[in-house]
Amino acid sequence: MAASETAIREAGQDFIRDIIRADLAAGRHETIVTRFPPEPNGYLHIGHAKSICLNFGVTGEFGGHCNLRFDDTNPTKEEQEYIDAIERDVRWLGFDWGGHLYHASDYFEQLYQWAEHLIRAGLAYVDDQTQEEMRATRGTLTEAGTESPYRGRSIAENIDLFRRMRAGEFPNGARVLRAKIDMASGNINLRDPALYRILHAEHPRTGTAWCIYPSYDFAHGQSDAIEGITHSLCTLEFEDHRPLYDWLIDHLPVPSRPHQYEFARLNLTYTVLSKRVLTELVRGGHVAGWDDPRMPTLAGLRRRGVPPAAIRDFVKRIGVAKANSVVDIGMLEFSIRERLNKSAQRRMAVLRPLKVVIENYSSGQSEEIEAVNHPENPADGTRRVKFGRELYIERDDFMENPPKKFFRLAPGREVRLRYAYLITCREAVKNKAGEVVELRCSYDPQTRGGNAPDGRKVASTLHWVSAADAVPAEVRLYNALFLRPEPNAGDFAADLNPNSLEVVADARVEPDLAADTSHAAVQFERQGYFCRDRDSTPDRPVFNRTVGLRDSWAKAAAKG
RNA sequence: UGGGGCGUAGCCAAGUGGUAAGGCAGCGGAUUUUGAUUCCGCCAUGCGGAGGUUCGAAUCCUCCCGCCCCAGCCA
Repeated sequence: MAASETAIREAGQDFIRDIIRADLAAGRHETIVTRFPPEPNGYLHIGHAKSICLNFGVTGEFGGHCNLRFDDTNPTKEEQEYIDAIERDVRWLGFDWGGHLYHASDYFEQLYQWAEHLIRAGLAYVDDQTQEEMRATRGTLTEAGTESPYRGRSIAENIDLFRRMRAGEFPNGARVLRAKIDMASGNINLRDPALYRILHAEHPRTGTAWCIYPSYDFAHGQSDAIEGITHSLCTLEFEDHRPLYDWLIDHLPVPSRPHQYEFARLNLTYTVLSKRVLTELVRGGHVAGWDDPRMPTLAGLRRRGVPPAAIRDFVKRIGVAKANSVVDIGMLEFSIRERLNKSAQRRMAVLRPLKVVIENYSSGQSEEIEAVNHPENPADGTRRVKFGRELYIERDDFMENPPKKFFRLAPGREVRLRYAYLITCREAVKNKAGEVVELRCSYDPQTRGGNAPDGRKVASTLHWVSAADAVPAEVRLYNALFLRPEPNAGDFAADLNPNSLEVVADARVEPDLAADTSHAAVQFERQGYFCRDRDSTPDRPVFNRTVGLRDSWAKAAAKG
C-alpha cells in the first residue's frame, strides 16, 4: 500500500511517527512493516488496542503492512481459545492483517539452526546449572555475576548437548542454552541470558514436535528479521532488552535488520490492565468471564456496547510517548459518548418506574404519539409511541419536597412528557410506609406534541412509557470495577468495587426495543447509551448500559 | 548502590533556540421538547529545582531532586 502525501502529512505527531518519517525521508526504507505480537495467553484489552492502533495505524498512514504475529514460545501458558479470541478482537477493532498472519512457532526450525550457529561461533553454551544456581550466580543490581563452570565447554560438546536437548534426552530444567555475553554487565539482560529451555509440553501449533523452546529474547528479534519488520514497536519494559535484541541481530545471519522502539503502555484510572490480574478476575469468578462488560478487554467493551471507532478515537486522543502515564477513564467515556451520540437512535425507557395516572384522560382511550428517532439526524425518521391514562415515569423525576434547583415534577408543578402533553401533578399517593407509589396528574389536551398554545413554558421534559404497552426488561448498570483511581494490582481484590454491577430487574421499555434484536446501540433518552445483551430472551430483553449521559444535575445535586 | 528510561496545567499531550498547540476535566454564558447535544468564552508570566551560556532557553551546558523498569529456564 502506498501512502499519499496527504496521509503522511496528516499522520499524528509523536516520536514514533517522527522516526518513521525520518527513515522514509532518508531512504532507509521504501515501505514500513510492523507487527502486533500478542502472546496467546489471555484476551486482548484496551492497552493492546493502543499498540494495535499504533502498529496498524502507521503502516496505513505511511504505506506498508502490519503482521499479526503470535508470540507463541511458551506452550505451558498458551491456548487455542486465546488465539481465536485475539484474531476476532483485532478484526473487530477494525484492522486487517491481510495474508500476514504469522507465528513465532513457524520459525522454530530456523531459530534452532541459528542457535547452533551461535554455538559454532562460540557465542552460546549449554549450562547444566540448576535454575537456583543460575539465579545465585547472576549477581545483583549492583554486583557482577559469576561465570558458570560450564561456560568454557567446547563447541563440539555444546553442539552435542544442545542436539540431545532437542532430542528429548533431558528432563525439564536440566539444561539450558545460554548466550555467552558478559556476566559483569550493568544490564542484567546481558549476563548470559537463557536462549532455549527444555519444556516437555504440547504446543497448540507444533504439538509434540519440540521439547525445547526459544525464549522471548531469542525469538522476537529474529522473527522480526525473518518477516522484514522495519520498526518493532514495544512497550517501555523492553527498553533494556534492546541491547540483547541488537546483539543477536548482529551475530546471526538474519535476512534483515529490524530496529526496536519503545513507548509507554496505557494505564487507565479505576482499571487494571495486567494480564495476570485480568486472568485472576476471570478464574476467581470476580467477573462473569473475559467478555464481562465490566472488563477492560476488547471482548468486554464489545459486549458492553462500545463501538470500535470510539476506541480508535480514544487511542488517537491519548497519543504515544515515553512518559509513564495514567489516562483518566473519563477520556474513554468521552470518546464513547461522542461516537454514540452521532449514531444511536433515541428511545424511551423507564428504569425505576413510578406510576402516573392522568385523571382527566379517560380509561378507554389511547393514542399514538410521533417521536423522532434522532434529533440531529432526520434521516433516521420517526416512530409512534402509545400514550394512555396510565404511564410510568422515572422515580428520580419526582420529588415531594423539591430543592430550589430541582425542576422536574413535584406536587402542583407542570412538566412536559416528551413529544406528548404537558401534565400537572395533583397528588402523590403514598403507601403505609409513607413511600410515594403513584402520582395523580392532569393533562392539558391543548398541548399535544408538547407545546402550549398560550406559549407558557415548563422547566423540564420527562421521558415516559405507557403502562399498558411498555415491556418489562432487565437493565444492567455498570460502574467501575475498582474503587480507587489507581488500584493496587498486587492485592486487587481489596480494591474491587462491590457495586460494579447494578441489576435493574423491572425496567419498562418501548415495545419496539423488545422486538429489535439488531443489537445496535440506542440512547435511552436522558439516561445513557445501551445495547441489547445476548442474555436477552424473546419475552424479556436485557440491556447493558454502555455509558451514561453527562449529567450536570447529578453533579450539582451531589455538590448540594 | 549498577544499568536503562521519564518529568510541560487536575489528566493526556504538542513543542527540537524566537517568546507555551490541541484534547479531557473544570468554570462561566448562549441555544435546547434529552439538566443531553451544539456553540461561545475562561483556564500554565509558566515547562521538576538551582545555577550557567545566549540579544533571547521548555528547548543548549552543569549540578541536584523525583518517578518508572530490570536480578524468570514469562512475555
